[in-house]
Amino acid sequence: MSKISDSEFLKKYDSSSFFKPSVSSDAIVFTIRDIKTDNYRKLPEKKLQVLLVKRGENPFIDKWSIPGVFIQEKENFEGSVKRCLDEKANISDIYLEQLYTWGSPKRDPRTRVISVSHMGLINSDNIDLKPGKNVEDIAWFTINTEILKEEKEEIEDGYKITEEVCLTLENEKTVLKSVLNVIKEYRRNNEIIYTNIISSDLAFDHPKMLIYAIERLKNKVEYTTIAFNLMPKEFTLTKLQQVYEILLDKKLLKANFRRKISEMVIETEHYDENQGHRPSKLFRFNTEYRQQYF
Amino acid sequence: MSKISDSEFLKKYDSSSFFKPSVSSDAIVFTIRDIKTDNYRKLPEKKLQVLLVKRGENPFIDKWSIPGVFIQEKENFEGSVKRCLDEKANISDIYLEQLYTWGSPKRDPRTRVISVSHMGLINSDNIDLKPGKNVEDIAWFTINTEILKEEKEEIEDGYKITEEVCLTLENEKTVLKSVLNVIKEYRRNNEIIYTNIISSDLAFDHPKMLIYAIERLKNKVEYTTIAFNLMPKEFTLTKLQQVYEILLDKKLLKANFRRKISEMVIETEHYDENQGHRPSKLFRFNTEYRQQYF
DNA sequence: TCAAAAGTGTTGGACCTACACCCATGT
DNA sequence: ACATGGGTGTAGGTCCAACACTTTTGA
Repeated sequence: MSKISDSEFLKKYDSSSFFKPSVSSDAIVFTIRDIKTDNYRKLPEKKLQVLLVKRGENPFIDKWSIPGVFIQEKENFEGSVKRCLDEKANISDIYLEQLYTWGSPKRDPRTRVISVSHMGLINSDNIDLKPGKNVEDIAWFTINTEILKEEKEEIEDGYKITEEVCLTLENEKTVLKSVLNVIKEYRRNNEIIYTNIISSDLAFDHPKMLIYAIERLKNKVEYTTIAFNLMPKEFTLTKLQQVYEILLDKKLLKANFRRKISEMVIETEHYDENQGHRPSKLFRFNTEYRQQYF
Repeated sequence: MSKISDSEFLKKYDSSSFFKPSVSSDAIVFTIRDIKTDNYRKLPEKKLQVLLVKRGENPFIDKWSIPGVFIQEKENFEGSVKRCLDEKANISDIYLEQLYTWGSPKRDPRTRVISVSHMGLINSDNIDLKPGKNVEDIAWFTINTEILKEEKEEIEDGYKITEEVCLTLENEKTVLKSVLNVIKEYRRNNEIIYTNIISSDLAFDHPKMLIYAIERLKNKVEYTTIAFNLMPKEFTLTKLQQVYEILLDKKLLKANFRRKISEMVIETEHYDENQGHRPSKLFRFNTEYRQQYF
């Protein structure tokens, strides 16, 4: 076989004879929002929420789902997620990072679709949701996960944990439940997770994607500063602490928390007043802050 | 517009009218190998290495590259990377994780190709490399990165670091050099990295993918146990320390290192003898070990 | 007046860093 | 004999968890 140059090769190259899947770009957008206030003195309770859209087209018409779009010919992923959020939810300028690419052959009933999922974080205080293209409705849903069953088993080179997880997404109008089987295998401490959907009120394999994204978010809070993307420009330290407490899923001690994040924030001259108690200083993120590893 | 059922919709659905890219699955396989031994008493010097294949087909024929394959119709990503390593390098049973999906429109001269890159880690002591399908040659290359220039600049909400990085991949026969421009933007401490290839001896945008993978590997060593995937079943603590030193890029103190990893390993009854000094105990990974966060 | 949150100080213990020292081996 | 790595002990400092306490506000 004689070698040919690339330009010669490319002239004759016909990609249509090879298999090509459709590729979509999905945005899993989280926020932390007030749920209720009992008492004029008390701080409102906050919860982790996710943005869902009600599909206005087949398949899964009328089902709630993570917003996503098919990638276009001349668009990179950053462009496509931004377009997705702009078209479907009228949201722009938010923190976005690529999460994971889902490629199991039968995840979409239409045809082979590979989905590149992204995580978005936003402070939703001043966000007005507007349903966009092919979207019947759009809303924030409070996230609750509950482990129904848990089982540990020894395997070669490690152990295996099988969990039955119930993911509940709800707001004032709607409750969506999904039950998943999550199998976490640890061989030499390498985590491999297999997820099966037992039942789901969501479209496609979106419960899997959601569970994965929630896990990643909670994990990254521990060693990065992503949580600040959920805050407004200026915030009180107690509100920041509430956000950390929700994501880390545990109570923190005020004095210790403040020492820990002290380098990451800068005091402003503003105060949050008229709250039925002593006004609290507002802080902003210290843009000079640099992550310290080891 | 009247609603129709999914089964009705799917009967008529024709995916061919939508844009579809090609999708490939790439494997960036790292190992740590002995480079040289000066002295019968001294431990051999070790280096981080990566597996490259010399392309046997257009485009970039005769260029070294990261092994990759196009995804097939009924194959998920795990399957495709494994097939890639099996077909191209005759390697199986290694640690693999999905890294990042590359989708910029012009990254492949043939057609729009989206690449899902994976990181593989292996102990190469008993690995025989054999060039496979469409591969002219296969080899391990020592990785060296050098920062030629570095510049810090203040920007809105943070700062920006511009680096000129030289990535050198070499073995006894070949030296491959790539120069990249790496722009790291930190807004609210969110890292966004833009990379441009200035010059490259590798195929496609593979220097970018490599730089990204190296960064991720070095980062994950700090808070996970992935480094153990680079070790054989049984190893001495000094060899483990060497691996950590290479990945963390700094010298560690023996006594402290041993205390730190003491929970992760279990003593065996075997010894590494005939080394010109006191024999060292061999250890293996403690499969009962559980990562402790915070 | 007082409930609620804002905000700060202290103390004991765990862990980390740096260094020092002895041990065992093969040539 | 001795160079080389194997292997362990300790002192000082830093950091963190837990708790206690004072301050300030608005209804």
